[in-house]
Amino acid sequence: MKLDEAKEQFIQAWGALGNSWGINKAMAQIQALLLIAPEPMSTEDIMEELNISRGNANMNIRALIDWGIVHKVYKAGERKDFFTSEKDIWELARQVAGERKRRELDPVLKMLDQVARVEDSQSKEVKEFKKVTRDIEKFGHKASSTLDMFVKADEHWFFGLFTRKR
Amino acid sequence: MKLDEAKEQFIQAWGALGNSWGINKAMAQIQALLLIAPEPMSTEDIMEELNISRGNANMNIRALIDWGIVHKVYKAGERKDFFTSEKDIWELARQVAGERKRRELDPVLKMLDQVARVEDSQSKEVKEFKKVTRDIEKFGHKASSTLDMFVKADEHWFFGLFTRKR
DNA sequence: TATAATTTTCAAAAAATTTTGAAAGTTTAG
DNA sequence: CTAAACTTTCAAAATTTTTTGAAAATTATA
Repeated sequence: MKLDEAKEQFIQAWGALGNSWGINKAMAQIQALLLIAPEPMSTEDIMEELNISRGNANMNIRALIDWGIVHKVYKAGERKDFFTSEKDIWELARQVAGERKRRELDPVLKMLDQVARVEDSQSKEVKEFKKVTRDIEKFGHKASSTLDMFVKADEHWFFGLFTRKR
Repeated sequence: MKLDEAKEQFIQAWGALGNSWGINKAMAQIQALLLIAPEPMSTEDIMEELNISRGNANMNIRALIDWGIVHKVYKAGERKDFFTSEKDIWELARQVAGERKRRELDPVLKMLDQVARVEDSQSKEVKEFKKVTRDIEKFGHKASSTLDMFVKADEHWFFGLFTRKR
């Protein structure tokens, strides 16, 4: 297999994966491209490789920077901005996990705390509602602290947990 | 807070959450609704509560059944189909984790195996490509077996891992 | 078997999301 | 300061996804 073909396949698949995780295709593809690029790339390089417009490239690069997984790089003697991706996959996973927790799990926990204030009643409806939301809240808190651990932990220790004999 | 208001908030939030995980709003909302419903609901009940069309309700109910988190229930003396959601949050999480692994992680691992066959070369490009894809593959395999464990494990044991003193 | 109830399908419409590209804004070099 | 290089913005266009609703298919009842 030729490099170009392999690259193409990798970038395509990464885009599709992003898609099923609520991340837009261009954003995922830019990240994939930067991941396998041995040198930082400029916006123009990215536009060309992925055949996307300047606006699109610019917006999604910024989103990736927002996520903390792509960084601006200063290149001596160059006026343009260059970008690289975080290359350490473990670090990448931690960053993404931390951001998603903050953006998604935390708000849900807040919502659950809110709806816990539903007025008490003997009705089956209220009882079931309270039961389920309380269960989700409990689960959510456990997931939250597990994620905090994941985000702070070291890869070896973390995955070690699951392979250790017991 | 009144039940209706709390329900509304819960269903809304669940829909939004689904959205950022690549699950369409109606699907997530139907699941939310069934989750807090004390009794199985018919397609019509669901259509009415969520203000969605019959086709929409039908398709998304089937998708949820496909995911293994909603079940058809037979109700004596009734001709219609009724549906319930899996109510055990841990079980729900396991089911979803297992499905997503199968649908998303496994294909990515297959793709990585494919692109590993890129022809060797001394070029920086090929070296970086191989390095990154190999790293992702390694990480992916660890994640895969961790997920297998999660899917088979018991809640208490699993979360216990993270709170135990060490 | 005929018919009424219910579910499924799917083309078309609506809605949501993504992308474009050109104009406006900003920064840097001379 | 001026002009060129570069980045950002955002309304409009394109694309993708979701939803609708009515017809077709299926299933159960009498």
